[in-house]
Amino acid sequence: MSTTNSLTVEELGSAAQRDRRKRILDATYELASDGGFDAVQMRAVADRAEVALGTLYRYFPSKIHLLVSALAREFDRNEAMLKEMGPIPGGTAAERVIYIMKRTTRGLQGDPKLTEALTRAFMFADSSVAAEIHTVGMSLTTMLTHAMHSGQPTEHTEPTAEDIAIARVIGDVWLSALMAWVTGRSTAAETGAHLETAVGLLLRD
Amino acid sequence: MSTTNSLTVEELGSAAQRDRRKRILDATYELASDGGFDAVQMRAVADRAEVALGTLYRYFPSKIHLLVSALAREFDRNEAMLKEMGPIPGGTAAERVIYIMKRTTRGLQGDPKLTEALTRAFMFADSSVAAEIHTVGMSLTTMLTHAMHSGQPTEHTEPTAEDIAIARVIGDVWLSALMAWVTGRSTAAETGAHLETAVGLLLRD
DNA sequence: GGTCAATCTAGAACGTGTTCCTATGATGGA
DNA sequence: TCCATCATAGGAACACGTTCTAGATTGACC
Repeated sequence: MSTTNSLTVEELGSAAQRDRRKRILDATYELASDGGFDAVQMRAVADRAEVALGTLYRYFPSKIHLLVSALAREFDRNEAMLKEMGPIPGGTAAERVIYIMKRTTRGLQGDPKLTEALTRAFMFADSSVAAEIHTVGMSLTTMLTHAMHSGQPTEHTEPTAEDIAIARVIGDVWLSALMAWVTGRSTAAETGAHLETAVGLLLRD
Repeated sequence: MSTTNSLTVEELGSAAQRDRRKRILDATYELASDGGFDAVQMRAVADRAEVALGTLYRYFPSKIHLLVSALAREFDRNEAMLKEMGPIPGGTAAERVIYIMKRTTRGLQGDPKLTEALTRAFMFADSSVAAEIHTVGMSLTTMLTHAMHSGQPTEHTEPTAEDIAIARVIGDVWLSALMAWVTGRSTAAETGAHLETAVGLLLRD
């Protein structure tokens, strides 16, 4: 269980295992991006990743785990990108938060099928996926509190309890709005407007 | 398509059809209450309701429709109960809203499996269930705006756009919190606390 | 009562997530 | 080098949502 590697933080395991894991997540990503939740069929993922079905299940114990893990990877990448971006534009916390949300939302809406697949999985997850879900939640909260203080004197202080509470509420609204959009119950414009209203209500400086 | 009936507003159809519909929803309710989402198996529902599988699908085109319809019926009943209850206790809008939310949440948490089944279905619904979802959403929004104004001079005026926006945000938070609770990712206490915080942030009179 | 259309029953059949089994490698220790 | 262990491939098998088919039943209208 350890030969010449342990380079990345990603996951433990041999290079071959890390490679399989990556191939599986890539295949998931492609299928989801192509045809959404329904197109991510376990046999299809296994085929495309060139692993056996049993191996796929050994790496990810369910379709939901698989998709939520893919989502977590996306969030990680998104977070890394944001870090490189420097200070977030906007004169008030509300403006900066809205900027970030719109940016992220636009990214998601640019790949609707993928977003549908990931959001669905997120919503359907049970406690066995709690760890992955928590990762995503923390990622989102961090992103939001960061936006609130970005470029401010308070930038490098810990977010207050109220900051975190507000971030969580915004996260909830965002998830609901995304859900409504993904399921075709509201348009992209409505989603954006609702989000903006919510941020306005919560962050009246 | 009309002999001696058309008594209730419930649904169109003969008495036998209304009866079947009720038996199906009752069976759904019982199975959900017993074993949650997974226990609501279409064959089991059909058996318990004493209808054929094909008939079940004729009444409800999918498991999700079935569960969301059951949820809508519960919300109707809840709304009727609230109407009979008279003015909602609490000196501020926030207090009244929290009162209502806690009351409803407590009701749901008293039957965790049922709540799990209904919430899951709600989250998994796509646009083909939009109508039912919209019903539930309106029901919730109405309940909340009503609570905000209950016993106030403004009681019988239309809720403002801001009222509705706030109600929607609270609804979003509630759904997320319920989701987290249902999937075992947070406790009942945490759910309540988060909700209370959110209401406090949104309704600082 | 007789007829027709709609509805219902019973159950087979199909698709996809999940589990399980066996044979075949890969790996690491003696 | 040889052995013990464990991961993988390949694919059958199973569970449950959904669809489909064939025949019985019902109810409206003559």
